[in-house]
Amino acid sequence: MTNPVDSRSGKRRQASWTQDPEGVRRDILEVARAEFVENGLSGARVDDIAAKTATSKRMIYYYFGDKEGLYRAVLEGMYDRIRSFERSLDLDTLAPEEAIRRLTEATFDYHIDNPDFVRMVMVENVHHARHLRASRTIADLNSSVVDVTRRIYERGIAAGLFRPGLEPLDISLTISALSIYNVSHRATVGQVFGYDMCTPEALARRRSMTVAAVLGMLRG
Amino acid sequence: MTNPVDSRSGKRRQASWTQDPEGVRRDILEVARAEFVENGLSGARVDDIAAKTATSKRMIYYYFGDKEGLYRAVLEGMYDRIRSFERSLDLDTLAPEEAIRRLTEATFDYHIDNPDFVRMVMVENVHHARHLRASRTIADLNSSVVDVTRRIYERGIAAGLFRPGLEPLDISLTISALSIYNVSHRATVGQVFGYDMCTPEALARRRSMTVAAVLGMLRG
DNA sequence: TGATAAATGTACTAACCGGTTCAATTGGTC
DNA sequence: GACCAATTGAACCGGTTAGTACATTTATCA
Repeated sequence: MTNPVDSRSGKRRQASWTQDPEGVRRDILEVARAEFVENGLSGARVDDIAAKTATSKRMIYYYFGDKEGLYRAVLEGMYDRIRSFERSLDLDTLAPEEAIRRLTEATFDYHIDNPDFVRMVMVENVHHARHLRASRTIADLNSSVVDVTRRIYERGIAAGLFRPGLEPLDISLTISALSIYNVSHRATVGQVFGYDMCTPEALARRRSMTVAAVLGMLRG
Repeated sequence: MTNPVDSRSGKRRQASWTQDPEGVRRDILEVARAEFVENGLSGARVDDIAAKTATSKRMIYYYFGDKEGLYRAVLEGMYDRIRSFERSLDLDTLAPEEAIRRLTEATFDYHIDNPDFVRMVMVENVHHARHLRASRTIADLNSSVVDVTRRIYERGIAAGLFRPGLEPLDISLTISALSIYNVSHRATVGQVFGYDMCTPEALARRRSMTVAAVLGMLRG
């Protein structure tokens, strides 16, 4: 981390500093993530981000061009993370029903553990995914989860456990919907129903219900 | 609708106008809804809203106090609407499984038909439901759907069709999650998977899958 | 060691934007 | 028809905010 400002003696222009491009970049990205997640794109303030950084606003524009460039970088980082999570899934050796259960639970837990990602996706949806579209990371591996799901599903059909005729992508999206909701709508549900979906007890209940819903849908 | 501005002859101060408080209010609310839904709270511009109105910015502040007051009014209006939708449900005469099917389909369709509501709820969740909390309309009937769900569920248990032990609220939330997702995440899903969840065919598929998931969960 | 490129800090600005001031006009009421 | 409250218009303002100009320091490498 750079140490650019001599906290005492306002007179001294600045203490000497060591260059650390990667550190500065990371620092900015971490702060920016928190701010965008909390305030959205238009709600976040570049000056606030800069202030919470060990560096200055100048660096934000130096590395990321403009506010949207910074936002895009944060967004890409988050999608990179979930992609690597998806790649880490190894369910081909499990029985179909058990594999679906594990996939569902892992997805469910991932969203609970990464509320920042969920909120960022919400923000991006408000913007009609405009920045995702403008990002490089789209064409890349976009659907490893769908492949995982497809393989499990097909094994399940072959074993006579699942009914045929469903789209693997739709199955994935059902799991996603039920997992994301707990985080994305926690606030309004909490307010309207006086119910916190994210207490350990509520989560345990909702997790098993989610598995039941997905399996129930597959069994038809 | 007021007709405040004489489009020709910039010299003329203003043509005469007739008072229409309710009309002006409605006009502002409609424009504001579109703007907030499209740009979020911080993204929306009061000047833009005013420009698209038949009246002036002055009226916004006259009737709604400030930008957040206007936002709150829009939000409340939308919750009023969905509450009346919920009240219109009359499912107590149907067999439990058919009632759940109808409830699920009606909820599903409501969200498809009211994307503005879905987007507004998203925006409000980004703000941690702060404005919903600050609103009057909270303490009112907050859970008529949950009551509907509870009655169906209990009848289903009594008939030996549904497994016991579930929370009616959780059932409602499952239906809600699967219904909202199609609209709320349409953009990112479309971008990441190249899949539009809202084509008629996709919707038909997802609708029946949603019913299957909910019924599957209830049957256990 | 000296030249060049990369990285960083400071101070500034121009536009934007939520909100206000001041005054005028309307419509009901006695 | 005169008075008063409700309603509306036009111009304006001060703080905020994204973005920049310019100078300076650090690292690289021949």
